Amino acid sequence: MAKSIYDVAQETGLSVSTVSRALNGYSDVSAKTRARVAEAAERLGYVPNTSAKNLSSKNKKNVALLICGLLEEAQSNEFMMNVIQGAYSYMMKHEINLAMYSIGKEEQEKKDFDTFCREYSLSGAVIMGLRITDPLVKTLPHSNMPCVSIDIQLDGTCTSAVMTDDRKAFEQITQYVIDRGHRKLILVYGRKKSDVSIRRQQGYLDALKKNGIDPKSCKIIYTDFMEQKAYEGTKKMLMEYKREAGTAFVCMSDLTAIGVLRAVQELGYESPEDFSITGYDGNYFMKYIDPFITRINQNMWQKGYDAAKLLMKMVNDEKYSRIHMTKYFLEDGKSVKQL
Amino acid sequence: MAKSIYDVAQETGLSVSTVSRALNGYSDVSAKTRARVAEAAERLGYVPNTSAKNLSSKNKKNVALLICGLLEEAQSNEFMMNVIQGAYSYMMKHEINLAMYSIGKEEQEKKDFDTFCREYSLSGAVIMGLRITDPLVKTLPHSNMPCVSIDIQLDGTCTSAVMTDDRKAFEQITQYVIDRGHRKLILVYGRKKSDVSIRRQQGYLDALKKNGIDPKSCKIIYTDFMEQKAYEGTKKMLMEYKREAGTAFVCMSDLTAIGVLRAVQELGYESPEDFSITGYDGNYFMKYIDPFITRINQNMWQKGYDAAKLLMKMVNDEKYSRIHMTKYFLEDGKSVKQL
DNA sequence: GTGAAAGCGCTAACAT
DNA sequence: ATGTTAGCGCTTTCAC
Repeated sequence: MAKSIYDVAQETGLSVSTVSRALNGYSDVSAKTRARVAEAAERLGYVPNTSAKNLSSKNKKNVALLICGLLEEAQSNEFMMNVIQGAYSYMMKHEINLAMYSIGKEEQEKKDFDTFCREYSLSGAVIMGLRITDPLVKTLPHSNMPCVSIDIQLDGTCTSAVMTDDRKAFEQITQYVIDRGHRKLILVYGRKKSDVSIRRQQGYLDALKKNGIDPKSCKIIYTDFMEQKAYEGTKKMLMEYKREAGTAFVCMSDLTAIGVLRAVQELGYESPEDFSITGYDGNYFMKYIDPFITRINQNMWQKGYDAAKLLMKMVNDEKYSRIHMTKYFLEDGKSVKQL
Repeated sequence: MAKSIYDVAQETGLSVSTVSRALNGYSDVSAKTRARVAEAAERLGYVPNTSAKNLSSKNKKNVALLICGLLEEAQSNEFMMNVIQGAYSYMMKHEINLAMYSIGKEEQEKKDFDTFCREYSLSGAVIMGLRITDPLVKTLPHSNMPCVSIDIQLDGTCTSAVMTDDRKAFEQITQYVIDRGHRKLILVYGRKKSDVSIRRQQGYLDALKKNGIDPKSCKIIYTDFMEQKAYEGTKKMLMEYKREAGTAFVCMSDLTAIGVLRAVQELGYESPEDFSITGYDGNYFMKYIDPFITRINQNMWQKGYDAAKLLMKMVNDEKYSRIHMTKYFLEDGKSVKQL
């Protein structure tokens, strides 16, 4: 049967409050009592009721991971899972229980972040999958609950963000390509007005500039971060310009890199022999693609980990707002030829 | 500020209990009152506190998705994510809130399923990622809380399972290969003692038997469901037997199919020209592999959906125990040659 | 059809 | 160092 704290009190002959204090590690409990309580609780198989705890306590420390757009976009699954694993790794290490909730657009419209936290007795949350167009983005700045968003920057006094320094990262990979003798590049762009695309392009331009390459001499293919558009764009470009198109495709995502590769191969070329290709993201399955495509790995796992860490800092120490850049890394592959 | 049911009562001039009944759709509330309460609640931005609800109510209907082994085995991520999405799809459609919790081995040892449910005020859960060696497997049969496990069959009066009919599925894909003229097959086995491997092999043998093929004339490569072992095994076999090894590799997973393909190609052969290959699972990224490998798609999304549906049936209607076989399907690819 | 009041299991003053 | 007591926000008898 269900054992409550009352049963433990009975068993030990102590009062409920003493048992509570003993169980929660308060200092004003004698070692002997603490041990006795622990023993009895263990023996009885007592487990505290989370709801009751939440209800009575003001400084609850429940935290959650909110997933927006869970049911949309199948291709971002791997990202989400990596973030989830990273976040859990931190929380488990620190013995913090992390709940996960999916929150759709309709739900976001009905309640703001504070309300959501109140509903689930949360003292803060990591939010992932949030898009700039989501209703939550509007209410979050006025929130009073600690919140860490992944890959999106929000206003607010206690809303932090964990992101990638896309500009620097993209400059680095562009420089990597240039270092190998390429000067006629083809930028495979992401979604046209997306923030990350713009930041990555800036990095791209930074690299060109530093190396005295005229951006006008380099072509651009616009995509939606996915494979198909990159495939079509590349095919069209190569059919028109052949080798004159450039020597290296610098892509804003791993998926577009795959699209480029497929187009290149279908037209009878080889990579990296005829065209070099670089990716961006860190999708796991890319290791099954031959050649392994050199890329920036955004390190989503680490983002989850960093976000969890940051959240706990905000929950425990102080409410503050900051932007954290997670370390990315360049993965060396076989897809860039030394000219 | 945080609005409680008390505020709504004040606002409407009604009592707390009436408001509660109105909000929860009880029949003994006049339509007028109900509307008045709804309006006030909406206007005040009232959101019920989940913890308080759980604490006071006996027939709570919280359900959760428990994830075992979340931090292990990176390759099963995609499966998990698909199950998650499927389960959420059902729950959202029926406006049921689904929480997710990760539960590691240590936690499983500390508390049994019933205790876990009590701790989180759950009235049932879907469990995924559970291995036959996990501590939970021992305690689950004695549980009194509805539980649906994915891909693993448990004893118990209210523990159901959602699985794939591996035997039939594997027979089907084997038959598919045989139908295209192959009679000298190579079975690429999964983990040696795993249940699913055994079931799939049975299906394989069923097909051989029905077609009068002597199993002894067909070779086997043992793996761990992953790429590397399949790659090595295939390479060794092809170097020794060349084309005499067989004409088609029938694999127990998509990843092993990739390993086989890589070995085949590295030795200067082509698929499906020289060797046919089939997969099993339904990993999304396989669509980036050329040729697209014909396979059984386990339909993990559907498993999640079915599990959620089954759980709600168990929670609402009656406690019972059953095994549900989710529909799989054969995905036609380009990797099997007509001989 | 509605209200009063007793809890659900726990924490947190406040006493002692 | 331990006990007493008053809630946390809600549901649910039981009256009326």
